[in-house]
Amino acid sequence: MPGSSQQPTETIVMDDKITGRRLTSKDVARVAGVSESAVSRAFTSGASLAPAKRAHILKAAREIGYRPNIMARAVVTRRSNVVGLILFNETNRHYPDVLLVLSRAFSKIGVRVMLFLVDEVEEISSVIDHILSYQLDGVIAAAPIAPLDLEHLAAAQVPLLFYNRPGEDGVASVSCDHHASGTLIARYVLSEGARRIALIRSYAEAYVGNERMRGVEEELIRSGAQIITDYRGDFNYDRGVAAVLDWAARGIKDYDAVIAANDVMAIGAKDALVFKLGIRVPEDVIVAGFDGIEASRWLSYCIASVDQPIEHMAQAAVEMMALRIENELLPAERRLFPGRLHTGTVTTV
Amino acid sequence: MPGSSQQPTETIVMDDKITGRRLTSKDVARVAGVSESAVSRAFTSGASLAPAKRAHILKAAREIGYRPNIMARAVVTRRSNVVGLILFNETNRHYPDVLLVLSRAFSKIGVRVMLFLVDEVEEISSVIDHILSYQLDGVIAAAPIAPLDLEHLAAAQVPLLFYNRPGEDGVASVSCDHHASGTLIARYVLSEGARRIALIRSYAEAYVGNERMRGVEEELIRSGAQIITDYRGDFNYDRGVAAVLDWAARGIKDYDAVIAANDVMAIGAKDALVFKLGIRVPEDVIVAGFDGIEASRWLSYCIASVDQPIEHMAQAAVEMMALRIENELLPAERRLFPGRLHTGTVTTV
DNA sequence: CTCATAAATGAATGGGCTTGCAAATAAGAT
DNA sequence: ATCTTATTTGCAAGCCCATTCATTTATGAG
Repeated sequence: MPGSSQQPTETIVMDDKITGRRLTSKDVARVAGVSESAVSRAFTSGASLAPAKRAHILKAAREIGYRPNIMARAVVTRRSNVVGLILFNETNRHYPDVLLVLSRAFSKIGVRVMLFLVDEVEEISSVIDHILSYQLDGVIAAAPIAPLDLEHLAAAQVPLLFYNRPGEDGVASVSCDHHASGTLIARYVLSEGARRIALIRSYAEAYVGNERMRGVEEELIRSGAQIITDYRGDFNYDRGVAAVLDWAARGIKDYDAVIAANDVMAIGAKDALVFKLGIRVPEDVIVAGFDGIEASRWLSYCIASVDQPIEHMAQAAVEMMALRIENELLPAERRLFPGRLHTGTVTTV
Repeated sequence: MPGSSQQPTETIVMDDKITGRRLTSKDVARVAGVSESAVSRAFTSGASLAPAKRAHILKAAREIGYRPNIMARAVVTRRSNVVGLILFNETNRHYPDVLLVLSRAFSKIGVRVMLFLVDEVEEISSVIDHILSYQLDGVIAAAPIAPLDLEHLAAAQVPLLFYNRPGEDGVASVSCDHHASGTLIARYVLSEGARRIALIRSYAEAYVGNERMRGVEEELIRSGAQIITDYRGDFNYDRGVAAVLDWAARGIKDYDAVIAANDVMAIGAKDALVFKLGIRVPEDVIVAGFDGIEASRWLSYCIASVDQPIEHMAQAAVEMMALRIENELLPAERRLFPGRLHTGTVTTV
């Protein structure tokens, strides 16, 4: 049993600590009286190592404060346990939530999230470049990726997963069914008796906004309701307000519902209706949005909205990503999650 | 000029691409007809390399789609250009913003942010452990760190920066002056004529909330105003509502101002006052909060609040962190930023 | 055109780790 | 007790890159 005469080396260890040199597996090996490989295996679950020896090594490691260098490990295993998350600055208040939920879900399987925020479409390419430099295990993109960059990712065999952006050819994705959500909200508005609808759209390139509005319009037309005006917003509160004021300035006031491409704009619209025009919501005009952000349920708003099942989506993203990291050539699966309507009517407590 | 006869090797390159083997600096060296060192230097700004040769190498690299492996680089340079961000789940809606702004600021100096979300205090220690395993260049913590973990970080020479959590011994920090913010909001409330104040606190361990309330209370007492009741919240909307309902249930209704430890609770309180009790805000009761979140300016709320200068703070965090990464033994600086009061009165447009 | 200096280059070493392989040990069968 | 098979283990090679050092090449002065 060659394990109980380690005291003498302790001094050396202390020395290491003081010099500040980074501890390596070699240090642990010396202290524990084993080979470097053994130390490595002690930290690799599933590696062939006698349980007793593993325990001994881990104890020694803990004592001197050693932790395996994940970067070095990543170099040889080609696996970093880090995924990149590209967020395209839609300013949409919904994405911070996505980020948090996603990060939490990944951390449960020991994967960390590295953040890539993008404000301009042009930056995306260079971000992809960076991502390829870090040997990330995968990328989740809530952003449009140029075909060339798709190729680059594919060439480097980095699994890509689109978030809320399905339909891109051959790429896996998890999304909310925004089109169906549009249908849902349209039906709700109709069921409340609205027939003359005003729309606050997103900017023209916003996939999510377009899908929603497509769903809304199709359903409205199908049922014979009229879209009497619309406005192009940018997902922000101010543009929700601006939409209503713009209509008012142009003398448009006979709508009985406003549907906005997201909650924040809907909230802006409601505020403008109530505080700028003195119109009652929902008595005179119904206001509805999308995302189901927290504020959509606040008493001041209580607007109808379609929740994105963000936890489920995140969970799916994690699972799909994990699978595709294991097996890089998995066929591109697309998972679509239905949104869930919540109406503002159940206000009273 | 040995640079124009590269065509023949092109085939080999294609081969590489197809086999899917990761491209290394050796591949580039072969294609460009130079040594590996030259390739390395081509990608290291400031390295001694003839400009023409560098251009040639970069071109070759681009052609075959090579990118330096940052992980490998990190293990030799001991610098990853990644910082960790520990967010303690205060559910405070303000933190997503912090995260985004911080990430954006760091990306400007080529540093990426790796996210560590923590829900329970007990997890923090294990997160620190992970952080030490990734060879992160530094850590920004918006979370309490146990003394032992502080030691671990110090031993590994990983610079630590507290965010909105100053006062910890010997650790650098950038914070908003929450105590002064409390004074500010108290003065505002007083200046509006309020004399009988109700407080919605945070939970007892929340540093930020405590500081704010300390500032508020001191100023109120100093001026002879009365704190007629208080309630312990958790930074969430529901608890803001609950506070007001609780007071009402206990017959407490003669307060003329509510000050909450953050905006979201203040918003909840205002909603409860208006929609549950039919009390007018701000005519009958003034409501004020902290953080200056977007919603605090929405027309439905227009509550007084103290903005955190989050961009400035983020910028400072980036600078301080960069400095401390360069020089690990820099004395622990603490930067305090004043909050800026914004009142709800300028509502009309 | 020669020599001294500066700049550019490659070979070799090293950073911290994993892993194939073969040797050594343990376990099980007879 | 002996042989077979299964586990453990250490050695050495390798992952991809940066950097020191000695050597080669370019540059400028005389």
